[in-house]
Amino acid sequence: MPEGHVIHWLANDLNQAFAGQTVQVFSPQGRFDPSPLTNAEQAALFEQAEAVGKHLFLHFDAGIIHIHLGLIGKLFVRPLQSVTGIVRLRITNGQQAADLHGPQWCKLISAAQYESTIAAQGADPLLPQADPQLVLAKAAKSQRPIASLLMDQKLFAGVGNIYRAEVLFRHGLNPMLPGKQLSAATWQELWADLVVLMAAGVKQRRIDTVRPEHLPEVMGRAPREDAHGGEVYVYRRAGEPCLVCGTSIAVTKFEGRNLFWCPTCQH
DNA sequence: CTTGCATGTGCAT
DNA sequence: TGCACCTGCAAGT
Repeated sequence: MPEGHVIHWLANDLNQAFAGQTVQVFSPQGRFDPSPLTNAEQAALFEQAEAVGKHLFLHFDAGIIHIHLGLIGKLFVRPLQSVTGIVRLRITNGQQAADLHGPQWCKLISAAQYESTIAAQGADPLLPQADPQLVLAKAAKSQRPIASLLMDQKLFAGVGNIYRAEVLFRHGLNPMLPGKQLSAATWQELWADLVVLMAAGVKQRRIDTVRPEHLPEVMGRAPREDAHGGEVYVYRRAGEPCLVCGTSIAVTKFEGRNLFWCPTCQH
């Protein structure tokens, strides 16, 4: 579920539901202690939520909660209902509730920790103020494979395994090419495409890399709905025919993750 | 019922 | 490079 687009839409949802309101903050599961933020009634002033890359910050008047969903974490913002499953953190105003399940992290952080976490993030394609030039220049000098560079949160904040695979397919790039083998212009194009794809992901609340900015060769073919709430060219399509050329999509383990690509379209 | 796997990260070896 | 961790879901027994 959670690449950067999810974190950004969750921050939007949280702001829609709670920005500027006094809310109850507690842990039904008991594994998180929000008491430094709250009064005797478990209440706190929720100022705003902020997404940077895959990190989510909840700003309260009395402090900051830092959430990272990790691989399996989930956050639901929805009408208040009885607890279903194991809820690490609940924020509610009596009507809406945010329920956090299975996060990698949910912790209180200081202003200094917040600053250093932000500073460690690369350029986030979903932040309008992002300036990618430094990051792109670094990537364009690197010997590391582009598949590695795109997953590096210190460079491209919020990009995950799906967007990596899809953006490389859309640009016909072999994932193992060293970063320095791409031209500066190609890096700019990759960045621009990530901005388009990820913004579409926030808006549609799903990953769809086939419909936005169609490659001409794909027009007229039925996009495939994948099992993860999106439409994709290569992600998790190992062994299936490439939507463009029909070649069997390849998968390999790279840096501990599954990497999908079309051996014909990407070389 | 059990097992395996996942869109992520950080630590130990 | 491997593995532990957080949880839910699908597939297998």
